[in-house]
Amino acid sequence: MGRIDYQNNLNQAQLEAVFSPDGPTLIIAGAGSGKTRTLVYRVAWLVEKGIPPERILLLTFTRKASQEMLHRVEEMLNRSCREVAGGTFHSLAYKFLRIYGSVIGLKRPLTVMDRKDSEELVGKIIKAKHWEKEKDVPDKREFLELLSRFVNRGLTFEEGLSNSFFENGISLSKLREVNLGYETLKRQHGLLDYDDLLSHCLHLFRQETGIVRELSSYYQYVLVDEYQDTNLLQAEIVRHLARENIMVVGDDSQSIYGFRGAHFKNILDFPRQFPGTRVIKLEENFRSSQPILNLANRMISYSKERYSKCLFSRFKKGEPPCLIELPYEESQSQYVVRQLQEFHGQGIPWQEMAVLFRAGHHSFNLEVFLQKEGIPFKKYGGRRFVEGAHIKDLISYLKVIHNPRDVLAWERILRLLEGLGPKRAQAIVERMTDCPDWTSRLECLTGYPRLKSQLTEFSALFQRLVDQPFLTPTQALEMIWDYYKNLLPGLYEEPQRRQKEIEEIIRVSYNYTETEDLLGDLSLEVYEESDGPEKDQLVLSTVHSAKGLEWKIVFIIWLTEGRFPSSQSMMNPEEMEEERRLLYVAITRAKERLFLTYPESLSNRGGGWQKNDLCHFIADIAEDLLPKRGKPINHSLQVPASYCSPIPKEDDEGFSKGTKVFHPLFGNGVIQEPPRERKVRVLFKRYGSKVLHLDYARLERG
DNA sequence: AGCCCGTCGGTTTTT
DNA sequence: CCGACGGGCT
Repeated sequence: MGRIDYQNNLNQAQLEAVFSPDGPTLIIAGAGSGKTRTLVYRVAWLVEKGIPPERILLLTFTRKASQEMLHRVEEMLNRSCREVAGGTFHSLAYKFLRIYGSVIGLKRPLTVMDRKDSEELVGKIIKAKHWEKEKDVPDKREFLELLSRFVNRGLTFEEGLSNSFFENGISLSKLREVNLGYETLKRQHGLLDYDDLLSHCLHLFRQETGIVRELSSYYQYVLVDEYQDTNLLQAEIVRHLARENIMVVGDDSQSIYGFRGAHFKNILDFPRQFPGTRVIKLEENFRSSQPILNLANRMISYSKERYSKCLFSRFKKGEPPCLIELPYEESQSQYVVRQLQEFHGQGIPWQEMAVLFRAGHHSFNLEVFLQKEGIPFKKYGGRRFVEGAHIKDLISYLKVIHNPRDVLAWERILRLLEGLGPKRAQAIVERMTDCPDWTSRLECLTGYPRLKSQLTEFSALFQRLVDQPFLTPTQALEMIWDYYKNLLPGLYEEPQRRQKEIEEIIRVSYNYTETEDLLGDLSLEVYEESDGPEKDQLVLSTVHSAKGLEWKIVFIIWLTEGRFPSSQSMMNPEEMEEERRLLYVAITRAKERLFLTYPESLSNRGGGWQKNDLCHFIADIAEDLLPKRGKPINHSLQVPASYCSPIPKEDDEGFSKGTKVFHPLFGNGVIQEPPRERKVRVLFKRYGSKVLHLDYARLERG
């Protein structure tokens, strides 16, 4: 065999994985242990062995990840492997549903809704029932969260309901009605939410054993990356698709998608579901220096349910990570910027450095500072650009052509016409549902005097789009853009930025011949503005989006109780454990230098200041691993007069037992015990009982 | 009644 | 930075 030098590029454990004989294999791969490398060589080896690439299925977390892997395989083999089947569970499920969906009663065309679309749909149901203000009905976000929890744990709605506790008098019957409405609307209009992709695919597999047999004999090898983040549904999909040649790779310490039904126990259950599983552990870390790993190991060792594993590094020496306390958010931003500039001055490219944080909005302040200093950066996580209002507008025209039953898309584009708001748009769409053709659909728009002048252009657009039966997605988008560009400036701010993004979408569309493929990928794959190829940019990222990536120098900001770990997790020990793993993921992204920062004070909405506590995962760690550096050298931030630290309150006035209060982090609560030594006990609706210091925690009467 | 526009408040994490 | 909300307008 081989043009490929396996022996010199892989260590013993990796070789064992790559050459693993047929049959189920579980690879427990610690952070930075070369798991991607191992998968790449495995695929290369399979292809070299003569397996047709299209019969290898590679399930990854993002399509980007799978494309990167395949690119490396291609370089090694010097041949194209583009035919390797791959992508995410959701995109694969969508593909199967498009082919076989009719078997389980799904009528094509099918449209995938993003989170916002789903919310809008649920919102319509709640509004139609006039339940917006009802106390016993959860709002659309809460409802969808609940539903998603059920689905991703493999429960029916009823099973989910009976397994949940509802404290504050939620009406189960109303909940059922909302769910019924949601299901009905989705079915009527050919709409699927993210969870439907998985659950319907599973439904198909359970029911149609013939199809499963066909598929599973087609895919000779199935490989799954990041297996610790799959949930029960995804695991079952894998079980249907894979005969025995299945290899899954994962790390229980990096399981960070519990909110999506993933549980790190799934990975430990794998050997039970596939008897005869070979287990291979990759523990040698090729990424980080030993001091950074020491911190990661120590931090995760406090984990309650740990699957024993201890990373050791090839690189014994290195700078220890540092912890830096700063007075305010602004000083934190300034500190990070200064350090970045310093390293960049030493010749480190921007793209070798990253700033990580728990939630998308935690970097807003830093972004302002970076902009001011002219440091180029690219942000991952947080709002995606396909979610921008202008992109959604543009895509909605395409959606309507593709699926005229798509009420959401129809209403969206109708609302762009002057004189049409939610009410009239909905009425028009309702009349349109029974229309057999485009002429009659457009006729539903007559009878609104204010539309007169706009209608000619609007109708003309659809005439053009519909008349030519074989438009490519790009041609269609260009016609739409030709129409929409007249509206854009009047709709939103920064039209020139939005125009650039629209042009980006049109560029993306060149790669597609089928509208359905384009629409599917736009909602199922991560697209980012590619502002110029290979640009040297600093990376800002949520920890979730940083998974699998690495940088020479990493900053983790906002390490305060309430931000990281998130205050949302404080009530639930399991979620708190996940926050710890999340921090573990963040720390193990760093190769050479790691900086942990947090601002000591946080402004709150009363205009005062509140003291932040250091993230307790870090506070628990001994100083020899983590020298705490004092205030940063030479920080010359101009501090406004109001920055003078905590303003003591004059008295305990108003905070007697039973008083309703508001806290910027914990929300609404009630005083349980009146203040003693300036400390007060408060029972919060969402976070339970907490003791707060009146001088720091700016409680307000609520 | 329904639409438009300005203001204010509040944000986990992802497919 | 988006979405909910309220006041004035058609």
